Amino acid sequence: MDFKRALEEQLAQAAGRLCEKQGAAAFAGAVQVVPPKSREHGDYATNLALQLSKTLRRPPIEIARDLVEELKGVDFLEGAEAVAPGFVNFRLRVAASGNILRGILEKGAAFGRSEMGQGEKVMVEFVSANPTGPLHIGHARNAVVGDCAARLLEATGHAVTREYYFNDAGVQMDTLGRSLHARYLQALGQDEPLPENGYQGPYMVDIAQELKSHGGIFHADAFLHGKAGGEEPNPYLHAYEESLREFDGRPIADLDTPFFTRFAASRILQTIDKDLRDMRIRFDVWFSESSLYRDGSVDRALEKLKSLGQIYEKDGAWWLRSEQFGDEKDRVVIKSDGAKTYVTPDLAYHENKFQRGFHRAIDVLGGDHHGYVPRLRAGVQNLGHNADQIQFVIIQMVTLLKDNERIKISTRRGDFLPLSHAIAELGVDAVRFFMVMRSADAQMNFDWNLAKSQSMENPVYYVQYAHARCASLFQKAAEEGVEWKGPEGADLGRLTIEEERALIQALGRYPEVVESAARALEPQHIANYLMELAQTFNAWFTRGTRDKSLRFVVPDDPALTQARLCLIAALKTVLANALGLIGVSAPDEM
RNA sequence: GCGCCCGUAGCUCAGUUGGAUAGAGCACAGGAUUCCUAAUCCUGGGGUCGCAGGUUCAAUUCCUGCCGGGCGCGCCA
Repeated sequence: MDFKRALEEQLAQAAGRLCEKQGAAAFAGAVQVVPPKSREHGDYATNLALQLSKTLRRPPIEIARDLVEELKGVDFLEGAEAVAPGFVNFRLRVAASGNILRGILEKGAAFGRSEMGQGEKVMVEFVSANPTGPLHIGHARNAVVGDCAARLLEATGHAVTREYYFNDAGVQMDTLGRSLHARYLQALGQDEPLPENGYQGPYMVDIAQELKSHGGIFHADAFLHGKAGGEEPNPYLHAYEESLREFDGRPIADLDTPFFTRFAASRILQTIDKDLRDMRIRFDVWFSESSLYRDGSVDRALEKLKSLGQIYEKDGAWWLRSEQFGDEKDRVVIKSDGAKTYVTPDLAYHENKFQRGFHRAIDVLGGDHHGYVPRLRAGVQNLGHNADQIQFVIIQMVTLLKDNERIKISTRRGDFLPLSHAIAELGVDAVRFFMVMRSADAQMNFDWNLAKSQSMENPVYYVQYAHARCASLFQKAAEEGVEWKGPEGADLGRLTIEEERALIQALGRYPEVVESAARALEPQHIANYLMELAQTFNAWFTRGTRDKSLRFVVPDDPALTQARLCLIAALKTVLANALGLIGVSAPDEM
């Protein structure tokens, strides 16, 4: 039973009666019932009297008292109290809070999941870093927040697809190919300089070494089978690599930049895929920009815009009518020299998303691309879709602090901290939790030394520790010969003390936390909730050190032990569910 | 010049759709372990929630203007 909703209904009816009695207009607003910040104010509270005071033209505290009178007969309430300036605080009957625990234990891993999304098809496109180098700590934030947003949507009844969009053509990739070419010649002992703005990272030297091992002739089979096995191949990347077969058996000396570009991109994409898998992130689709040109998507999108009258010719170029949808000005899509601008394939890509049946497209973008949002939002509308079918999650910059130095991340200079290094040194759980605990739209500092040297103080361990403690309580109970019998016969009415009630109330709140986090696409709420829950639990746990009657396993009171074990089981379930929602493991011992 | 994001304790940051006394960690001072895991807990100091107006019964939260920091502005990608 959802007591919050039930209370809202009761209050709405009570408000109706009060308004009628006074001949006032019916209350039009929504009744708000919230768990108060302070536990002293009970399990739930409402501000209804404050809202009603205007229509009823009476002091809010009087109305609050009337509301208390109106709700006298509600069976699941232990008490209701009117307090200044006009809040009404409610306490649930103990039996009612017992029902919350039963509900959690019944649902288990499904507790907190909902059908809010009603199966809406949503695409979350994130990371989408071009394959010019391995992922670094800055990308990790995008990767984790994007993945957690996807997890939140999945948990709330959306049909989610994770997609990685990469640009494998254009100037950047050309530079990459020429950089590899230079490194290859250097590997052969030639004095070849890197091209201007070339990619200087050490990973390019490694890729050149691998190419050198082919002995002057490109062997497609050696290339395709030469990677570390274990995981099943990523079908999208595999297809991308297969395209290198066209160069099979050719002398590498005869090959030009396109070959080197594709070779480098293949290897780098493999690295990226591996790092993401290590981060527990798996993409459903890897989408190459160049495929949009090959399969005619770009031309079709332009045709559609033309037939809708959304592009026009001026000064020899074609312009998108984006200003009417809130963009700063109209944008060029075909330059006067006939080339497309960078927005063009992106329009085609988003059209493609909707063609594939997605109802909503979520783009997780780095803060340095935020200026791009208005034109993309406009472009989607130019293509005939609604503005609310595209949403953006903007990930602000991560500044890396290492040895008290701010490191400006640059893939081109090879001046960055690889994600793989962070995973190895700090662990996936810590990196994920750290990246998801802050609001994505504020810049953050990533203090490497702190994260490493004081990793034990990282909040992720605090939360995991709480989960491990729950597990160990069951072990302890077993050692003392207590067998937990589950919630059926348990007398949950024994859970009467304030700490127990507080914990139950916090647990019952979880589904709403998930829904609001999913709605806002803000996974940091889950991390904050976890820390609060762990704190509430740890504080109580320690009190058992002093006062044995506050322990969970109370040998001379089997009924109380059974009831408290139900509470612990529910807590463990919620901790595990919430940790799972942000992709962090829930260990049984630490 | 224009646009977007941020500004909360010494530091790093939380703060659900506006609500009651603004929170946590680190740092600082002190205390708790015959322990159901001390990777823990308790106590204390520390705040004009950038500034000024406005809306509201009520503003850290919404609106406007200013100040400070970051990012972005192209027929570049």
